[in-house]
This record gives sequence, structure tokens and C-alpha cells, in this order.
Amino acid sequence: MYPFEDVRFRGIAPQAESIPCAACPVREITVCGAFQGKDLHRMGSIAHIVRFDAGQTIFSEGECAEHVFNVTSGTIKLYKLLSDGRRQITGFLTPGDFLGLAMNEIYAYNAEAVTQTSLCRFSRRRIEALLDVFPKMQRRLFSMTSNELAAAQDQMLLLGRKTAKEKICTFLLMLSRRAARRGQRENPVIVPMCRTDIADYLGLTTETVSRTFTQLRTTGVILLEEGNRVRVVDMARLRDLAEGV
Amino acid sequence: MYPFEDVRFRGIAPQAESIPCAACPVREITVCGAFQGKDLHRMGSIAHIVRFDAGQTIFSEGECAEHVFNVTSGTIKLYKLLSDGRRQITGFLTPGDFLGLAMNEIYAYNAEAVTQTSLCRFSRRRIEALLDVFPKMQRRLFSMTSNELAAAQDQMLLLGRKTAKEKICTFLLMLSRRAARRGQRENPVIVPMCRTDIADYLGLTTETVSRTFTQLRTTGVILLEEGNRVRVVDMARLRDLAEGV
DNA sequence: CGATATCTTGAGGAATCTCAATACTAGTGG
DNA sequence: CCACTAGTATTGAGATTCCTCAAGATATCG
Repeated sequence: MYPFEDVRFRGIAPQAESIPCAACPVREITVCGAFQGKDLHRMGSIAHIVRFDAGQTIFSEGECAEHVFNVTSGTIKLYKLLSDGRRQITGFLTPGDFLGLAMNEIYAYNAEAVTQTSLCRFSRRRIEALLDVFPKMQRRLFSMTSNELAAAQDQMLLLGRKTAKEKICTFLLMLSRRAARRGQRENPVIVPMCRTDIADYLGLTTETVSRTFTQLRTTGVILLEEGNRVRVVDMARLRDLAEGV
Repeated sequence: MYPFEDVRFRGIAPQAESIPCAACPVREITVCGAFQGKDLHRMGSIAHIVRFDAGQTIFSEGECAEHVFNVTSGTIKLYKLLSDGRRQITGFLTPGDFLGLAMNEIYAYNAEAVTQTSLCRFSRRRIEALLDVFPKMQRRLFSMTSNELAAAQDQMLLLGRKTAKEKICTFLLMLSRRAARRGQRENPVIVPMCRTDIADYLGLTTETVSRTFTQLRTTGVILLEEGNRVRVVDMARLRDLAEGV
């Protein structure tokens, strides 16, 4: 049987009931890719599908880390706050990404839905127990965490040493490459997050983000299309600008 | 028998020959803490002790990742470069830290000795093979990587949203806490790295680092003592300044 | 004790931020 | 179908932090 919808959240979307893990759109690229047959069924039996609307909080820093999640659709932002409200978004998650990774007793950051989102939720305790039984799963989780760490190091380079223009170009490239990796179109880059979120991700202000987009548009690197889409006119130039060449 | 010194590197220090893994000063806090008795012996049999002088490169970005390391003494910096030479130090490693963590085929960053350093070196291929045999080790490595990821997220908050003064205060606190965790004195903070390294770690210039130290000194928060030591006069104030209160 | 590297200090400049006003967009109700 | 509203994005002008360039001070090491 397929995992129950959590009653605290929104009504079940049509596909939520009918798609078993075997047909999960992100299974192959996420931690569940380590399972097959009976094991996959076992995973499914402890999973709950939960949904969030844009802007809803999934969990907050300091809360007891009861759950871990797989993103199955939508975009999520992770962020940390300073006491006066300054915010740093540490990452955007998309389908296939794992959430709650730190595996400590307490969440060390906030997670909030950027768009409408659905997640596959697990009890952290149960998943940790499974790690000892399924080394493959642990291996996969470890590998995913390592990749995240590498991405975090790239982001430190961006935050510490890149200019506003380089930051924006790097950001657009990241979105484009991520879409391509998921088999989506890489060129009209879909930007689901608002200027404030982009600013808080890149260590800038919304005004600077806006001005930089305008500058890239007037210099013929991009076109700002409707529906939060950015058409890259000169991809090679965008790549150069991202690295400061 | 204790692991051989690698002949490509400097002469064996006295303790290198005489201390078996069982007496390793960092065993309990590093990945090897997962082993005992025969298993520990097996780890030791595939380890090589290597030493580096301050300034020597341990490995470079883009190189084939043949080895992984445990730091047993000294301080190491990890950094990434932009094509024009701008540098971001992504972390400083001290005894007990693991190096080469990404476990990809290629190192994604540079590692260089800040002080004289000794490392316990392993073949990456062999360690990966051990991961399947010793889930405890994998669990430990995963846990260490998760901690590093959490630290990276803190550093993103620092780089993206903190002022120069907050950055320096956070940095001093980090060094102090790290020393305390290792059982060393926490108050005269030992700062083994030069101003340029601090600047490249915090996303500042050496001049700004220097000016900020001076400002903290003249406002009575710290004292600059000889031997790269910083005496914290007002720890509570330092903590407040680090968070922007 | 001199040479070299590192650190500190100063003056001016540039990138980015802040504050403020205007334009745009999407959703809502008439 | 259009006007209204609230949120979001853009643009402008001035302020500020931090950087750049340059010189002087200090520390380190043979």
C-alpha cells in the first residue's frame, strides 16, 4: 500500500495515491534509488507524502529533528537568520534532493517552500535504524552529502570573492545546469524564486540583484521574459562573466 | 607494525615510528575511532605517515584524488581559486580532521600546510573498499561530513551577511572553541595563520583584517600578544559582536 | 645585524547598500 | 472585462563599508 497522506496537510493530489515508490519520478536520483522490490516496499511503508504551499514553513532552526524528507516536486529554500533578521539562504532544493541531512537531534536551519511542493517524509529515527541494515543507502546518503559539501564550498567562493555580476551569472548558470541534469530545457532558465530570495542566496540586496539583471539585459547577455523566465542570449559570455574572465 | 613513512617526504619524526594507532593522539575523535584491536591493526597496515612544512601543497584542485588523510598535527588550509587569482579559503583543518572527504575521482579544492603538519595517509581506493566492510566507519565518516556541511552553512551566513567586525569576532570565537574542544586553553587564542589567510577565509582584505584587529584592541575587547596569540579581554562582548547584537 | 616578509596605518575611490519613489504584475471583486 | 489592491520589481540619489594603492613599522630568520 502506498504511504498515507499526512492529515495535517493539504488534500491528496490525484497522483499521490496512485503512484507507488516503484513509479516515483525521482527515485533513481535520490536515496531511494538504492532499493528494489521488497526493500523498496519497506521504504514506502514508512513514508508519508506531505505537501506545502509557497511560503509555508517545513521546519525551523532549533526544532527537534523528527523527520527527514525527499523532495518530489517544487522548490524549497534553506536559510539561517541572524538575530536582527539578516538572512542567508544556504541552498535551494529541487526534486530528488534530500532534506534534513544533518542528522543531528536539532535542525540547524530553516526550510520553507518556495513554490507548491510535495515531499516524501520519513521518521528520522526509523531512517537511522535503516542505515545500519542497508549500507547501500548509507553509501548513497553519504555520497549525496559529499556533493552538497562540494556545492557549499563553491558557494563560499561565490559569497566571499565574486562580484555582484559574477554572482548573478553563476546563479543563472546553476539553475540552467540543474534543469538540464533533470532533463528539462536549459535555456529559457526558469527562476521560481523572488528577487529577495536571490539576494539572500547571493549575499546581495534586492536592488542590486535587480540592477544587475537590468545590466545583463541591456548588454545583450539575457532577455527577461514573462513567467519568471530568463532567456540566455549569449551563453558563452554568461559563462565568462560567471568566472570573472 | 606501524605504517611506513613515505620516502618522498621529510624524515621520520621520533614519535612517528614508536606510536602505533592504538596510541594515536587523535584516534578517538577521527574516523579511526570506529576501530579496535585487529581492525585497528588493519587500518594501520594501510596507512602512511606523511609530513609537510608550512606552505607546502598537499594536493591541488583538479588532481586525481588518490589519497585521503587524517590530520594528526598542525594546521591545514583548504582553498579554491578564481582564474584571476582571487582565493577563498573554505576551511582550516586541525588534528582529528579528515581530508579528501569529497570521495570523487578529482579533488575539488587545494590543500596546503599552514604550519608544519603530519598526516596519516590512506589510499582512497582501499578506504572506499573498507567502507563496505565496516559500516561503523562509513557511519562515522558520514557523521563527520554532515558536521562539515553544517559548518559550511554557518560560514555562508558569515560570508554573505556579516560585517567585517562580526566576521573577525566569529573567527576568534571559532578558534577559541575549537581549542577548548581539543582540551587546549581557550583564552589566549592561538592564531597560526597569517592575515592574508584570515582575509581569504572571511572574504576580506588583509588591510581590513588588520584594521579590525586594531579596532577591537583599542576598544578593549582583545589584546594582541606576541607569538600570534590573541588574548580575549571581554569574552561576552566578543560573543555579542560576533552575532551583531 | 641586515634582508625579507608580514603587519599596520593612511588617503582616496569604488562597489554595494540604504532610503525613497515609481512601475509592474497578479489576483480580486465589481 | 476592467478597475483596484497588495505584493514585487525597477530605478534613482546619496551614504557607507570595504577595497585599492602606497608608505611606514614590526617581526622573523639567517
